[in-house]
Amino acid sequence: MTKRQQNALKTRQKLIDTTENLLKKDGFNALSVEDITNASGVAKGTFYVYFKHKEDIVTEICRGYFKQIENDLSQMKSDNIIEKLTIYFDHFMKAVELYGINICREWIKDVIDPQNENVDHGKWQYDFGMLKNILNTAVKNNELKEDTPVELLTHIIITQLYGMMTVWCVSDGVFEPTEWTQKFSRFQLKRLIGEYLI
Amino acid sequence: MTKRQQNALKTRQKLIDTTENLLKKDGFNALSVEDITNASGVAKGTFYVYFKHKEDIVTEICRGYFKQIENDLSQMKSDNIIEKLTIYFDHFMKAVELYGINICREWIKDVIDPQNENVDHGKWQYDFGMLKNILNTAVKNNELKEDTPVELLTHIIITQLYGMMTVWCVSDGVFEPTEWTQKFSRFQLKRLIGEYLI
Amino acid sequence: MTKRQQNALKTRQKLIDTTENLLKKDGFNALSVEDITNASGVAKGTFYVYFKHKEDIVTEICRGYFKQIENDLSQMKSDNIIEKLTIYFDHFMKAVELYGINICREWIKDVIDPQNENVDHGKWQYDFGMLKNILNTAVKNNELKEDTPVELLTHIIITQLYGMMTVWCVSDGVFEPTEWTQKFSRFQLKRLIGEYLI
Amino acid sequence: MTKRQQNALKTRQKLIDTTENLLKKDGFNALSVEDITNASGVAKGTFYVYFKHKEDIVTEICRGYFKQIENDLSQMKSDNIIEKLTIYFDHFMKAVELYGINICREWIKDVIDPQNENVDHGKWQYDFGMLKNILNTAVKNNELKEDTPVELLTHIIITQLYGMMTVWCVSDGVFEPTEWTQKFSRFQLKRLIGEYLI
DNA sequence: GATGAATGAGGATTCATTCAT
DNA sequence: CATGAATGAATCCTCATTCAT
Repeated sequence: MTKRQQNALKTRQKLIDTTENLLKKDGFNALSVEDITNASGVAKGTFYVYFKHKEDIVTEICRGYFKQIENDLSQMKSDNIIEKLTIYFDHFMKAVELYGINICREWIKDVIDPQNENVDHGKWQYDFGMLKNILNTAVKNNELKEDTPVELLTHIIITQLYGMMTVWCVSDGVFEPTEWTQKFSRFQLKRLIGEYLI
Repeated sequence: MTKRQQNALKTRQKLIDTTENLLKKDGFNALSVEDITNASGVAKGTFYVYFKHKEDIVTEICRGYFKQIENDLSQMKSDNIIEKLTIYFDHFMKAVELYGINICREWIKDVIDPQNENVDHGKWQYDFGMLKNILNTAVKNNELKEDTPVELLTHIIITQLYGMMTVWCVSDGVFEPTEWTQKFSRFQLKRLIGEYLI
Repeated sequence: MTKRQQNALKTRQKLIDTTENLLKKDGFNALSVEDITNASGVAKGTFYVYFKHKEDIVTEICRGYFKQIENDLSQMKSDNIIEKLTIYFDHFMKAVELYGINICREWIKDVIDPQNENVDHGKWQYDFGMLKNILNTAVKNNELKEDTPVELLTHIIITQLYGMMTVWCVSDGVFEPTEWTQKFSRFQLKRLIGEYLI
Repeated sequence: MTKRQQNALKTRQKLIDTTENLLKKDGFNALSVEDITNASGVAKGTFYVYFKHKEDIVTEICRGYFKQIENDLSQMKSDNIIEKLTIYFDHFMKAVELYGINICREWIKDVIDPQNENVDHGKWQYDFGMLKNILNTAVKNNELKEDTPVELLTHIIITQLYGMMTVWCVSDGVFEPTEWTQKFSRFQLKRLIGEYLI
């Protein structure tokens, strides 16, 4: 990689980091391309060297948003389905909390918006698929009975996760995602799938 | 009421109805005051006779959004807690579905936004309180045990409701709110609170 | 006068009084017809029963502004020119102060504006004429020499008066009109015309 | 300076010059940003590249308004106080006349308005201070007696200057600033301060 | 005389995006 | 790659004024 390419990458990253910070601070409402470039110390036009549209950078940030979880989960080696799901929940919400409530807000707004073509609408299908996979694997591994309503459980759990994010935002931070997630995992998860445990 | 006042009310309602339709069709993104007044067949300024700010009409629409449920629920006479909750869920999501996915989107965006002072931020507390009340009443009526973790259950159920809306929007309508809500009520509700039933 | 006519006059006066108060409080910038009618407890349209244009009421108020002085001065019976001028100054600025700085501001803005056809542009000529008259009378009465440069003195004195108002507004009230007017009268008036005194 | 920067400056200046002309012609009343940009041959948005608010350009024009006098005066080398004041008056009013009556009107409106935060409210204090300085220096230089009422004289003279502007505007141009200023200087200045001359 | 709903011209401002340098 | 001047569509909102009731 030439020096020039390295610098370009650095500029790009600077834009992303800056945007992330601005999002954390003020949310998306008061975020203009000029804000980003000013805070990044580059010219307005530079933004468009790296991102065709303003939304693209938010998308990119949101994409990175769950990369970590995916990595974590793919390396998750537990053979206990309850534990696995607990870890999943925990990582998911920790990531959400880490990014802060404003980015969470943006993520929700982005993700529920059908007109936003730049956004990763597969996200929910991805989440859905991943969870379903965990449950299906558990069925295969004889941790869960054959007649486990995987689809339904997946729905309920995903819904709970998305709901926690929404409620967090709605409550303006009062509701603590990780706290309640843990309570949910500890007290209710077993009840939801207990009947199907082998 | 004089004829003039009636006409004024009609104009106001025309604006609301038109806005609701436009929201259902295109969402909020492509919604300008001019769109509304044009479609309503009134002058631009007329809008501001009835609403101080553009957002106010959306707020008003969203407010009316759950009025019906609240009414329904307040008249709910069942003495079976499971049934009560089932009805609650059912009415809640039916209302959501009735208004359509785009208004649901707006409602979520509105309700998660802390800067939007026009919005009824008490909504979630109201929902929370109402549900808690249902559960507490059940405890008092000896339907649920004394040690029922009312707070936790309330959280989980509210989260499920808000999550269903979010997931509906995210899935761009694929996920059917009422369908899945009914499944949830039928198959999982008993599990969540079964242990505490007397 | 019928009862109806009396009420009409009362309404009219209420509008004028209200406007004067609003002007004193906030100046003209934030003054709308609606403000006036709201504060007057009448409907918006009622304003236009009495005033064809919004400016008309300000004009009317400004007109009344100096009526009092004119009356006072016309009854001024002193035969000492210095004293006469002192009284003139004093009354002029007392009236200005009475109405308050915001109305003074409006008056200036109105009076310097050539496009404002509703305004009494004769005001300055009237002031000019009245002062000139005082001086000419003094010449006739052998208080002042025949070769007194009446035109010039009139100019200087009128300019001083208008300047005091302007400086009052510019200084945002720091400069006290009456205080400095009195100083001017006491210490400088004699010097300005002293040479021409007989 | 690069070519681009030069062009930018040219654009900025074009906006200022155009605005000045429009002000001279029609005053501020009929002045919209669109007027300015149309007459300047640039896009509407371009205005906001250089001025954050519409008023800013008027302010800037008004600021430049007296720069020249200040320069002139600061280089004034006379040691005769009467002459110095005469020059001061002369330059002041020549500048006023040069800019034209409409800009003078704008300047007055701006300068008497307390809510206009964009405006140089120090202007009058600056004028006041500068004149006081001239008089104080004269005292120090033994041109004026020690007991000269500097404050009072300053007030009267400043008031005369501001009054001349106001009267010019009020008279709609009939009153010629420089003509009368010169008369004032020639015939009355000596009388005002004559007593204190050494 | 009084009302107040309706009007609609008018104006300021924002900002994503382009492109010549 | 980087710049930043220029663009101009888009949009909210104000408010004096009219007029049917």
